[in-house]
Amino acid sequence: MPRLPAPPGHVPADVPGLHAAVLSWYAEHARDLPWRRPGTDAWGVLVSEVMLQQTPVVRVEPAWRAWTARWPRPADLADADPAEVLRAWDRLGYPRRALRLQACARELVARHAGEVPQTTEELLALPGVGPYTAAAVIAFAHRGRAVVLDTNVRRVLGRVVQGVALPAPSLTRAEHTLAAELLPADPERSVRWNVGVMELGALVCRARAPRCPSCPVLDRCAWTLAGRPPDEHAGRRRTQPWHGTDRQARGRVLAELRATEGTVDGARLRRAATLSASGDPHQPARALASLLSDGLVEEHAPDRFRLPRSGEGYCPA
DNA sequence: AAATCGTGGTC
DNA sequence: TGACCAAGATT
Repeated sequence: MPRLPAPPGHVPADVPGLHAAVLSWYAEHARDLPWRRPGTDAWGVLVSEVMLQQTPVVRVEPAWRAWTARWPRPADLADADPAEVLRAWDRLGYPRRALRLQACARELVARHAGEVPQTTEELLALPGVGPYTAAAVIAFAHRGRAVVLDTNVRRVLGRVVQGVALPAPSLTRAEHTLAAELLPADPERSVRWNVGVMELGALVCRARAPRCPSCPVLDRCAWTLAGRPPDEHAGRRRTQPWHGTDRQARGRVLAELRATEGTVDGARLRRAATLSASGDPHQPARALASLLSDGLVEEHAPDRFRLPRSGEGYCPA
């Protein structure tokens, strides 16, 4: 994620033809995503990257169009009503991202003259911006050289170079080193490499059902050459539970509030948060309380709740 | 550093 | 059907 100056004498890892194959495949097969279009500014790219954190492209696309049309610049979002921001976020999931994006917009206005900064340090200091998003903004918004390591890139490099079905549960130093070594020295080429590998992971080298016959690097894929061995970490990956969890309960509460103008009775929210799959009697109250402390819900009057209004802004504990 | 945080589609 | 997955960040 550092905006790596091309190291003097930088030599890409020795995977013959890999770059050329990916770049030419991308030139042919890239999706026409709205945030990739030439007119998109850095703010538009940043918005897309935050929306894309754990949310599939197909669901982000319409939300991004509406969002950027309504709040085209950071200053516009900074001035918006948080309740409207949460409604516009719709059901992208993880609604804290919406509040963080607004907090980010306010930071940009307050400390960056309303512009998206260009350094890793400044980007990482923004709410909701972590290592992936900072690198992605440098690469795709500023056309700079950065190590973009998302779940797609990790999977592609894991297979093609390391010969494993799926990467380890958490990012390793070795993966970062490998990605940095593979990054082309030329900035513009590095940008196309980054987006090309990501796109390859999304369209061909997919987690579930890889489309190997369509793969431009099939003949040099270490995983395929090894006979596509199964996932070493199979069974060790714990999938996140959903039914009966606080997250499901919180989701119910927010859905109720999103659909309602004005305030909602606490009893109604706790009823919405009552899950048949959960035997925990105080889960509804706990869900509501946690939403309050996250700033996603506001208590307007005793036991009367609503989506947050402009005023305090986003102030998590 | 493991847990937490939504939502919906797929096989 | 249910487990798995999706351009992660935060604490």
